[in-house]
Amino acid sequence: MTPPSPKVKGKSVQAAMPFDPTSNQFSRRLKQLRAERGWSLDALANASDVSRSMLSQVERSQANPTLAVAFRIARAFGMSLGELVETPGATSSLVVIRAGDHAYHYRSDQDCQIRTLSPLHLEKDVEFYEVQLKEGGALRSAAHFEGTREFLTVQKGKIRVESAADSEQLERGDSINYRADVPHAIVNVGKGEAIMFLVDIYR
Amino acid sequence: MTPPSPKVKGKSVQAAMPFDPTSNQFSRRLKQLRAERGWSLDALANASDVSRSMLSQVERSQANPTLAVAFRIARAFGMSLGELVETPGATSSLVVIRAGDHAYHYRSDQDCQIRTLSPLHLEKDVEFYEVQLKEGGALRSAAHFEGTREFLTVQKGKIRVESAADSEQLERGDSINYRADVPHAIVNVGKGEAIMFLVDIYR
DNA sequence: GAAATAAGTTCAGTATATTAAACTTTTCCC
DNA sequence: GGGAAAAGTTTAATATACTGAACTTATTTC
Repeated sequence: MTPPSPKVKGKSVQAAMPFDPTSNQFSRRLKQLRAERGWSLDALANASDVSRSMLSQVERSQANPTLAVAFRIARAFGMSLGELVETPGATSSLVVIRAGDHAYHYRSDQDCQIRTLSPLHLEKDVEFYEVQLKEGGALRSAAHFEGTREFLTVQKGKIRVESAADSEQLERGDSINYRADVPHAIVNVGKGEAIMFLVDIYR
Repeated sequence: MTPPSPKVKGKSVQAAMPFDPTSNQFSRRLKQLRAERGWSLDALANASDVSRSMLSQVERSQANPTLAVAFRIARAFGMSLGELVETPGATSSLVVIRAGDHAYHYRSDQDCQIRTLSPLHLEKDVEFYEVQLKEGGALRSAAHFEGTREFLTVQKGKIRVESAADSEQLERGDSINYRADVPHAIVNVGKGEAIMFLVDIYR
C-alpha cells in the first residue's frame, strides 16, 4: 500500500519556485472576482477579515495564503472554499463530442417546446435554451455527460426540478442549478404554461 | 457597491481561536483519506513532498497549511484541491436562489438593476445575469477580460446593443451575442423598462 | 489645476507555517 | 516478554504568512 511514486524530492525546487500553479490561479481568480463585484481591497478586507496588504500580496502572487485565510476570502464572496479554488481552467481533460445536433436529447412535442438561443459551436461548451412546458408537461432527461451542470431560472409558472434524489419547487424569479450528469427532470406543477431559461455547461 | 456587512473585526478573535472550521474539517478529511488508503505519514510525505511533521500537525489541527501545501496533498491523493477541501457530503448537487433573494445583487442604481443568477463557482467561467433597465437607462461596461463573449436575449422591452463599432437594435425574443472584451453598452431605447438575460463566457 | 479622497503598494515587525532531527509510542516477530 | 522496525509526536530553527502604518499612485471634486 504505497502512494504513487514520489516526484522530485529535493527542497531546492521549492526554493526556486515558491508558488505552485495553484497560487497563481488563485491570484487570478481572486483578482477577477473582486473586479467583477467592483470591490476595493479595503472593502474585501472588511468583509473577509483579511488585511488589505495580505490581499494585495496574494493577488500579485507574492504571498501564499493559508487555508484559513482562503476560507475567509471565499466566505466574503459568498462561496465555499471548494468553489473558490476549483480551477476553471483545468477542465481540459475531456473534449465533448456534441455534434451540431444540439437538441438530440430533448424532445419537442405538444407538452414541451425548446428554443435554442445560443449559437452552436461556441468556443465553450455552453448552451442556452428557452423552454416552454404546457400545463402538466414535463421535460425528462437522461444523464448528460459527466460533469455537466444545468442552470435554470423560472420566467413564468411553477415547476419542480428533480436531480438524482433531490427535488425542489420553483416559482417565477427563482433560480436553481444542479447536476445534470444524472437523470433529471423538470415538471410543470402549476396552472397554465411554464417558461424558463436554461443553461447547460459541460466540462 | 459594498460587500455584505463585515463581521467581527477585532483581531483578538483570531488570537483566541487560531483555526477556523475549515482547518478542523480539513484535518479530519486528511486523516480519513490517509486511513482509507492505509498510508503512513512517511508515505504521504514522500508522495506529496510535504514533511511528515507538517502532516502530523495538520492532522491534529496544530498547523494551518498554506494553499500550496494543501494543493500538494491533494495531488498526492490524486484529486483536485477543490475535491479535497469540499466536504464530501456538502457537494451541493443542487443550489436554489429564490426570487426575493438579493444576496447576489452586485450592482444596482436608479437606471439599472442586475441580479446574478449564477454563483460563479461553476467549473467553467460562465456567468448568468438578469438585467433590468429603466426607461432611458443604460448599462455601459468597460472591456472585460480578453476573449470574453456576452450573450443576451431580450425578455421585455426594446434595447440597443453597442460593441466596439457595431450597433444593433433588439426587441422581445431577439437574441444576440458579441465581443465583450471591448467597451460595450446596452441601452433601453423603448418605452418602459427592459428586461433581459445575459450570459458572460470567458475563455 | 490643486486639494482632497480613495485605491493600491511597500515596509518592518510579529506570528506561525514548515522542516529536519531527536524523541516516544506502537506494531510486529522470535 | 524483549528487541527491532515502523509509525507518530515533539523540538528547535528557519522561512514566510500576516498585519498595521507609512507611502505612492490613481480618481474625484471644487
